[in-house]
Amino acid sequence: MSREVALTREEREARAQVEGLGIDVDAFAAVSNVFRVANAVRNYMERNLLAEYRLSFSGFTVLWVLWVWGPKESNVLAEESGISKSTLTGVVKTLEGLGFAARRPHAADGRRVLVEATDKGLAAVREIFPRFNALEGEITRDLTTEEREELARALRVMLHTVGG
Amino acid sequence: MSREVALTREEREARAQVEGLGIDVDAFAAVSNVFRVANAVRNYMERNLLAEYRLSFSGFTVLWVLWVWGPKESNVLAEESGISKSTLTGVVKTLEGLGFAARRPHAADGRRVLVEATDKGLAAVREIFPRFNALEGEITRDLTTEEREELARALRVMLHTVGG
DNA sequence: ATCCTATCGTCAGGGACCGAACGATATCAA
DNA sequence: TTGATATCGTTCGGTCCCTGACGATAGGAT
Repeated sequence: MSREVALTREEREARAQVEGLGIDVDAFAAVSNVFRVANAVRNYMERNLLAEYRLSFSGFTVLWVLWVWGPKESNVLAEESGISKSTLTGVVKTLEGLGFAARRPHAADGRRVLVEATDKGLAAVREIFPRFNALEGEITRDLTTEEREELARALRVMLHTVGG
Repeated sequence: MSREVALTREEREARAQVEGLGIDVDAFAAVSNVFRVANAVRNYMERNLLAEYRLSFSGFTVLWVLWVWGPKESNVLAEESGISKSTLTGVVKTLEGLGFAARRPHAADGRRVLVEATDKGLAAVREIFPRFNALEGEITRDLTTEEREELARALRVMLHTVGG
């Protein structure tokens, strides 16, 4: 059923080297390819799209979350963006410098801070996201719709297992 | 054929928000789940295994490459490890501080530098890698062997497309 | 009213990460 | 031999990223 796809040189050589060590080759291939793809795609997006807006991948992610869900407490925003609270502090600072986001004190709780996208930030995401998605389409163009769904499903299972 | 797997809350809500924007939902789901899994697994590995050796994910990757292929020029080592030359300089410096790697000048070319793992570094990888692989098995335990192969294959296709 | 404890966002310190610029070395042409 | 050009690893400036510690605020119990 599954079409032939050549292993990358790295993968081929790596397998040869760790053979006979009682290694779970399937798990190894699956997981390490997740990292390879994530790395490659992240760099690709940053270089070919995000750099134009002086946005890092994380910066865009945070802005995207703000666009989709509206203003959020730092706490939640960090969780939703997949980074730590302290990292978010820095990222939001950068976003503020670019005029893409702003901080607002919580009305009732003096400890909390609300982060929101500015109009300029919203405009940027509206411009970037369709292009971002188009690149996602490009990147997966050699997979059928069913294969993409299967891929997403398998990743979802892993996410569930590892507790993401 | 494919078992039901619930979408994560994030994924469900995100879909609802970007509906009707002409978005390629399958590509979106596939790519963003790659990032989610990579992030979650990277953190998991660093916290539950690598921290014990004071190794970052990149530090371990570099050491692993050195273990599998032997001494390498900085140039090639960076490429093979998926990081830039300048990042490698820093990572190797850290590895040297831990006593896991060493620099050696190239015999014929004064510009080049060879990086190699020390005995201590080699011993560490031999200890870590089987545990690392065991965690990879854990993480993919709810996928069948065929599903793991399909996952690796799909990712390989993407890697080929994006030119990794 | 005053502790005790929980939770908030930030800062400090250290490492990872990149692109651009740099000094050193190599190579090839004239 | 000298000069132009290419390539090597490092440095620099800026951002990301984490853990751990911190001051501030909140809220419950006494």
